[in-house]
Amino acid sequence: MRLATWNVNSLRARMDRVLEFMRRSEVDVLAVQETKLADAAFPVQPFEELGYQVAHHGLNHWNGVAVLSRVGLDDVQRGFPGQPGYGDPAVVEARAVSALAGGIRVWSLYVPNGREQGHPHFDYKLAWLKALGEQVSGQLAADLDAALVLAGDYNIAPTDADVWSVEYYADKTHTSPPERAAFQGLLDAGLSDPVRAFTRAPKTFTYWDYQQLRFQKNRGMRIDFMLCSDAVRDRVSGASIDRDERKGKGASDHAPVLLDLLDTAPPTGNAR
DNA sequence: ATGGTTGATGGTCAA
Repeated sequence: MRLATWNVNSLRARMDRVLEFMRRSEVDVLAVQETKLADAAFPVQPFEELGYQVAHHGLNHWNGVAVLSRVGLDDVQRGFPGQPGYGDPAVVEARAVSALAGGIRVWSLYVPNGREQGHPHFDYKLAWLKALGEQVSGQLAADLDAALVLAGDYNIAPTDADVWSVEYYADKTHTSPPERAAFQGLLDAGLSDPVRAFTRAPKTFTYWDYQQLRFQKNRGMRIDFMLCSDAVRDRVSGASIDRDERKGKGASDHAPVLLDLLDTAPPTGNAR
């Protein structure tokens, strides 16, 4: 089974690219972020014609997340318990949706950007991640064998190797100690990032700003992840970042991240 | 070239 995550930065603007990606990439489950669509505006039919079921969560032209699956799509959850809101009055934004697909609970997550250190949005980002971590901890405490994938745009570069310039980001967001601690909190909750082992080359990124020829200069960040519970991690056979999708006219500023799973965990070495 | 990209929008804000 092949899973992928992709911040498309407007599905409407990216429709041709996304459909072409799905036609050629053999992806069974795709987690999409930043559709920038309300549910009523989501173009369900073109995906259904390719054999995918759609679970979309969008309230307006900001955020918007979806899970697309051709291996079943059940028990859709919009948002997660305890998910913080933002603004006055606080609104719970469309940043999390999940479904059971192919026996795995797959989340599509769009973590708040944070904007600037000290900005209210930054505190919102940390609170959002804390609440997410508590949910994961609770689920894995209840079922150590739960098959979970938390795919999405985390808007955090967990290590210095995940940014093109440590100095450039020193006073910005995405690399600060509290953000990295929040990301580590998810790992401490029982998740792991199996993609990294397959994408070890230096300066491997998933996002490049549109400005300043950042992609052409490979000045990017690794901020998109597919965090997995142990039950899923034990089935991983490969992973990759589809850098080609960042090329050319009409590209998203993020590239898709792909993860391949064996049908069942290998028989040796994983007994609990 | 007083700029820088893109997208949703219809003035600017967000990323």
